[in-house]
Amino acid sequence: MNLEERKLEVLRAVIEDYIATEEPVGSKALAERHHLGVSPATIRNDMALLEEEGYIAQPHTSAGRVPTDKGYRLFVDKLAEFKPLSTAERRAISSFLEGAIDLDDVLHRTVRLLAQLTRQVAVVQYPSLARSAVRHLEVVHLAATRLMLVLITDTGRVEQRVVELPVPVTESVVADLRTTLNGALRDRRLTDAPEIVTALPEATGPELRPLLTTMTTVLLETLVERPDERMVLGGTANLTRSALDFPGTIRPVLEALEEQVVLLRLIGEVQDPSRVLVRIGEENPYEGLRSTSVVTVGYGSGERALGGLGVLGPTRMDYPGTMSAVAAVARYIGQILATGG
Amino acid sequence: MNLEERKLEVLRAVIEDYIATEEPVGSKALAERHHLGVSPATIRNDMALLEEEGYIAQPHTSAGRVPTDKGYRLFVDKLAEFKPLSTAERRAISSFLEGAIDLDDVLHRTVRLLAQLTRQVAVVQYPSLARSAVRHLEVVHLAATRLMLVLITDTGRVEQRVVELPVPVTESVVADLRTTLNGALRDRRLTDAPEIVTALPEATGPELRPLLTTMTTVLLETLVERPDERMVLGGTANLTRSALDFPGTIRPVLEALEEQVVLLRLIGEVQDPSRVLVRIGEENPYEGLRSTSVVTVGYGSGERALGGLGVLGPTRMDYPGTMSAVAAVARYIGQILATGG
DNA sequence: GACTGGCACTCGACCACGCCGAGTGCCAGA
DNA sequence: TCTGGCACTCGGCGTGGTCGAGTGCCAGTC
Repeated sequence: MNLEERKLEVLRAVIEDYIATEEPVGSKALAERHHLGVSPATIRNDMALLEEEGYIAQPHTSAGRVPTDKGYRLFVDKLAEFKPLSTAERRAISSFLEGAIDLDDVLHRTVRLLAQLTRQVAVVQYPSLARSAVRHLEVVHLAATRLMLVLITDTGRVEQRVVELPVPVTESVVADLRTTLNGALRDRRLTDAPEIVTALPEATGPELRPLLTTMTTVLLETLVERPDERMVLGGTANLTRSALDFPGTIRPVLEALEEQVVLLRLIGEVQDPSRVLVRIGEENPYEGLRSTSVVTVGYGSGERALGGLGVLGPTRMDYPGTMSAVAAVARYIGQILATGG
Repeated sequence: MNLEERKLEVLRAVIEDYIATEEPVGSKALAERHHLGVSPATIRNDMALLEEEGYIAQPHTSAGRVPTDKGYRLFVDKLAEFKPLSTAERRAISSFLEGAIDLDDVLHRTVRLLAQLTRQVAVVQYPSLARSAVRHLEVVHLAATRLMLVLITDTGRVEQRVVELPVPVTESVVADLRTTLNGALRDRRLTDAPEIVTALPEATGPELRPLLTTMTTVLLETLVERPDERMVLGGTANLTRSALDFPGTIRPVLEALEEQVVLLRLIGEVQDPSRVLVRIGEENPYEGLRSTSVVTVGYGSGERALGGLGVLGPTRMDYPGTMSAVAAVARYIGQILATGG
């Protein structure tokens, strides 16, 4: 084992011990606990080098070393092997998720499951409306000038919007509207709605035209104004597991968790079901999360990502375990959404 | 002012100072800050009596006094006058709540508003399904043997359930079902549904009967299985405002907040729009909330409570202010739900 | 040239000590 | 019944000293 290799081994050892003990780790402890085949003095030299390069740091002179964000980054990129889940964990996942009765239920179970598996805070985004297809569009005639548009997607999501009309409409017009909308949009993406509607044959009754346009506008507003705004959060209590994490307090973290927009941006930025994304400490764009790491992945059927999910915890977290748990859960719910619903 | 009266005044002063300073309060400070008209020595005697009776306590010898749960209780019952809201607060409430586009929006704004006004954790329950009336029932024909039942209540709540049927049905049967259900149940309470449906004239097609029963069963299941289970939570970060509160950690509190069932029981137990309910520390039925106080009230139009809302914070909280904020917000959203929707 | 053992040094954690002062309880006197 | 005075208690805080884990460096060895 040459110098470069051993340095990486030392870094791995430092990170593993630090995660396990929550305390700065010294050269002697490393030599004892890991069979690196060299003496503490040698390890000290390696650690000095690692420190120079910025992978580890000393909280104060004469203390052990602690990994830096840069160190974790290297660890995650180069060193972390995918840790296969135990069969117990696999069983937990499937038994936890089966028996869900609807989308809400699936997502709530998922978030609880993720929080439990990783012992971190878990976040699950609702399947994106924009990327879903329309399964059904219902128009409900609430009052003479008031309709409710109920949208059901192929992922089981149900959204409704109330629409106020300038002029009263009759039940038969509403029925027409319903048939036309459904016929045109069923199984199509919501984002394509405007095109599809404008392309409808002129045959469509002139009375219906403005109504159709209004409806389409409302649908799109729903997409644009609140872009994929829904999510479920769970496991907040896990933030308090170790008092040592979160240097100041957990206050800024709790505040960030209240800002759903922030979380959604974190989850939504890159969504690739085949790659787990890890943001470590300072890498986080959001101020309040500088002392946390965020592990996210997209879920969906096939390559199409329907939404994202992830967990959030102290930078000192079990990256391999967390990453594989997140990936596994995403895989499962991708399957569930594809088949059931 | 006789002894008994002054003792109460002293208790009030202790509580007010303790809430303001977060520190045990001594006799001298009391004499200075409040014009009780007697010397510290006299106050000391009164405090000794109050301590004997269990209204205040000393964290340790030679420290000031701190109110006990029993002391807060007396304060809330006897001493706390309703504190009228400032005009700024009133303005905040109305400007915060106007412009809400649907029920979800109203409730989310409400919870943020409450959290901000009281600087505590806020909880708002969705209007009870059981106590709402049906505005519309939509039956969506998803597939041959699969229907979706969409329920819209007069409070703007929309709930849906998927129903699997043993045998396929045609579109025209679904239309019949829709008309019949709507005709029978519109403007009626959901809890009355079974009676109403069984009382339908025999004229109803024999084909429809079993379907109607299935639907009613599903509706009731929704009520029974998840009794008023929905709520919105906000302001969790306020838990960390003062490190002194929450003797151990905030861990058990966060855990309790994750248990929606617990919160819903707290909010749901007594719901009277005209009476603010205060549970102080040990009075709380739930273990994890023994170091918190919960202030709840029902909201609704007129005397009928549609749901509840409230806040949760350290026992050391500004009871008069919190109580009036909670009451005011409940009044506002009662109005909004009655008129708009 | 790379590794090792030894050694002096640093610095936080921990503890004992003592002072300070806020707050108390009690008592005699108004 | 209230008040002023007084002795007493006890936690908070700053000081100083010890301990030990951990380091960096250096000379020696393979």
